[in-house]
Amino acid sequence: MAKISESTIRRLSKYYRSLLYFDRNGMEMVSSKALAERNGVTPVQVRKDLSCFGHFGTRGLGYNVSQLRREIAKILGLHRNWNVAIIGAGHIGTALISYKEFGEQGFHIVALFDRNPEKIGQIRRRVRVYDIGDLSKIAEEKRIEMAIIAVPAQSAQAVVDAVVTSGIKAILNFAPTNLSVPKDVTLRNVNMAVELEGLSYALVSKELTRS
Amino acid sequence: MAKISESTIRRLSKYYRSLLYFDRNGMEMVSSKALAERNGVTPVQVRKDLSCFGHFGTRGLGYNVSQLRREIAKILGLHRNWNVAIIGAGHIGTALISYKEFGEQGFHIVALFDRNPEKIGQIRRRVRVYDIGDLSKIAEEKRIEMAIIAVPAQSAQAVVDAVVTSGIKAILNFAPTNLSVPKDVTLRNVNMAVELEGLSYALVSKELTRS
DNA sequence: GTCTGTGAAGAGTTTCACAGCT
DNA sequence: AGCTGTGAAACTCTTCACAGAC
Repeated sequence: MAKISESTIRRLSKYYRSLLYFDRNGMEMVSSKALAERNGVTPVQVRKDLSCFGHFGTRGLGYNVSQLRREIAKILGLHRNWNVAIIGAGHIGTALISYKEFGEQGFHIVALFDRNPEKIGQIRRRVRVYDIGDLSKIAEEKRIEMAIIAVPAQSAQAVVDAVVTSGIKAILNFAPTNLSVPKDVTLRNVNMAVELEGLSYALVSKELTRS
Repeated sequence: MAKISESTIRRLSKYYRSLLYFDRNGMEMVSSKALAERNGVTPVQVRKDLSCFGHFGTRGLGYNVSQLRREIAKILGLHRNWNVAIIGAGHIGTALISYKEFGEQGFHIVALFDRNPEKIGQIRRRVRVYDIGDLSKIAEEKRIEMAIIAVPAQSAQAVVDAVVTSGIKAILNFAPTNLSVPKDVTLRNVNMAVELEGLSYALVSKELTRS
């Protein structure tokens, strides 16, 4: 099978969300055109993306909504549950516990970690805060397979090293800094400052072109 | 000037952050190689990115740290302050108020908006919650130029329409859904569920190739 | 020798055009 | 007719190779 690009996977996630919506609304079949419109891409993009993984449609008719939903779930690993740890019991880390979309897609936040002794042992929205030093032990006990890093930039690399040592192979980083991980570990970054700066660039560059 | 890609702008934001760090550590000159290593890209990528906007370096010596930092700040619009509104006073919206990186880069959260009457009038971390119905009025009064959408997916399009009506031209969307805006409005999306699903895909596809 | 800046080549991604099934 | 699936073309982005400045 050819190499799949990250953009394809990103789009599959979005198609998946659309299919959940179509399914809830009782739609039975859906065309690449309808999926495309709902996601701001072209129909051929949708078909190309899906064709990386098989032949899911019927010519002349389109795709069966609930069947395609299940296929994409299997591709993305959403047919099962995942135990996730959040490292950093600050504002962002705590807010993410109650992010509904996570739970609905089978991502269960089973532990929070922090190094602040005052926070350790507390319960935040039903989740216990553990000592970051106990990460390896708890990760094994609770079969944690993913970690979300929500600590300040300056401590992020140390934290990510501890996560890697604990055997976790998938990391979502919210700290605004570049992190290095061994290549058998998958790292994704969400950098909110970068996004806002992209907006300010758009605003100032529009001003320039207008004058 | 040639069209600048979004990836170039993203990387510029990251270089900017590295330059802040180098500057604080008293470094005077920096090479494209050093900037590249800190950001996980190649030196030639750094030079290409910078060359879109001018000749900032000196051959044989590299770039002057504080001068390049100022140049990038000007390009990205970080030489001035921006007033930002957060729409949705839920967990995520509230957590973002105290995200340090925003304030440090000149993004000031000046208002929260919600439609829940119980929340309206409250103060959350020094920021007042306003009625979403008063968006246009407050946006003008407080000269708000950017909005962060932190509401559930099903209300996001209605909210974004109100934001557009109020004259705001830059929107950062945290709701896990595709939004449409007129083309003079810049929209960026942060979809945390998509990122986590990318991780689960990586984990399941690794398992498959191993077996 | 060191390091920047850049046209040209290469790699990767998206779109086009159309064959093929219902 | 309507819609999927796909090789080929077009386009975009990254890397190479090297000229030019210190």
